[in-house]
Amino acid sequence: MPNPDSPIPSVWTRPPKKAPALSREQIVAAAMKLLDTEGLEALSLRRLGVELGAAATAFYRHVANKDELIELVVNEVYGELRIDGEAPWRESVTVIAHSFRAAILRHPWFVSVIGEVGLAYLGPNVMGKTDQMLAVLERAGFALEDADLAMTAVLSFVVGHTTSEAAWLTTLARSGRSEQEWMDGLVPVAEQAAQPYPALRRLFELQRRSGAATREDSFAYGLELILDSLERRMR
Amino acid sequence: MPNPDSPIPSVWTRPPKKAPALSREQIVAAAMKLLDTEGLEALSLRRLGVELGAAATAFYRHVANKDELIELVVNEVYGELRIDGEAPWRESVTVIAHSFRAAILRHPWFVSVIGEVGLAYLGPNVMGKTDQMLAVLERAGFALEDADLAMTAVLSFVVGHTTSEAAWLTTLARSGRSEQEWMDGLVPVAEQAAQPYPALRRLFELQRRSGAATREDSFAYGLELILDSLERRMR
DNA sequence: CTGAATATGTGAACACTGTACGCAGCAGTT
DNA sequence: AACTGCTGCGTACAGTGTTCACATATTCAG
Repeated sequence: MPNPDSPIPSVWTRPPKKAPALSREQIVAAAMKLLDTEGLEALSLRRLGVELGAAATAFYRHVANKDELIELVVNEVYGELRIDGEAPWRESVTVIAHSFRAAILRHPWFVSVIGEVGLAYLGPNVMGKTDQMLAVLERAGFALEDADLAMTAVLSFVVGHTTSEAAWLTTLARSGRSEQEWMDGLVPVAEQAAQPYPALRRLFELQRRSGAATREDSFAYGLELILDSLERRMR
Repeated sequence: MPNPDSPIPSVWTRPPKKAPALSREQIVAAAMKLLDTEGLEALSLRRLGVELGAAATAFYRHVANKDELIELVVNEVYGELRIDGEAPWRESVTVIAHSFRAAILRHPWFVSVIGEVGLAYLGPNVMGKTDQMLAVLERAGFALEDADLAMTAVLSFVVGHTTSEAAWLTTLARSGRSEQEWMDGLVPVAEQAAQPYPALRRLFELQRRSGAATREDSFAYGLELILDSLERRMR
């Protein structure tokens, strides 16, 4: 907001407006930060405008619509996956899986958005990581179709498991209660229900005291179920 | 919009208002129908009001807010799961998994919502089915914690795999293109990309011609990977 | 150097959304 | 008959994504 009465407008060395002041990368970076710090429902174009000192409508010069913006941020998450193409295949896949899980937990909004975006949008990072993972499996001796099946199985499990984890963590955070408090409140829920849930009730009780298997253990367990079978089928 | 100048307000035989005219079950049923036929973004309280001949604000007498309404509909989906507690455990689990998949595909909006609801809301159907599934595994000889781990692994895979499927199907439907057209368009995408995706490119080509493994095959394959390992660990 | 063309940001406006609130009428009880 | 609680409605508010005409700034052609 330059004051039009200012006496020095033509003397002023022009501010560096060579760069268009708003770039696609800037926008997705700001969106990512906003999503990570305040969650999905905090991401509105007007809010993003405040964050970047621009009007809400300015983004339409750089991005088709909000959906495309989200696709771009999702693609950015895929960029965080680490793939070690040199290690033996089982180790490679394990690293990918854990790194995917970590990335999702770092960006919990991801799971609220994956159902809409899916794998239909093929951003460069999505395609790149997929390609590398296929390559790892092929080098291990899988035929291309089998590599596809194996990869799909692993990634499906990773996304499914981590979806539960992330959803649980966000609702836990929203509730304000501690994890122990929540578990304690769970047992009465299963008791007072109209129908009895005997097995579930015992599970709640078990988890409440003997400190439940951690979520990471559960993740590692399921992953090994899949990898064990894959390894056996290869030999 | 009753006209206040109308000469017959007190003569009017009162409409049958004995039954509260709006019940929780009615509301979730209408919401479910709307979701299934027109998708998630069509579900607004005002639209639901039109569907039920009521004002948008009427629902707040029966449901806390829109989020709770969605939780209720999600719980309804769980109600569609079929569990055969008598069959041998492997068959039982297979049936549950396929029935879960079918339910999600019948209600594709489910995957857009599961990331927010997660398993934090424990509706009666959610708890009921979980309990029955645990019981199946315990009866097969799993210790309770192991049954939990096994169930989590299976359900994670089911949700993850079906999430991809449903997301893919909805974007395909939205695009208007046929599946074959889409696959044909995929190969050039992998070719013209800045970086090359050799494995992915070959996979696209392979799927385009030799008619790709169906999604159900891929689902069954991954499921069997998990079940094979579970079976082996049991003996 | 001038003038036209193109790219970028803005403010107002539109059609929606979820939801809070107060009012009206009916149900059943006292 | 009066009171109390339940249910639905109309209004209103703050906020959303998006469109469009307009202003400016930059780039390029002659």
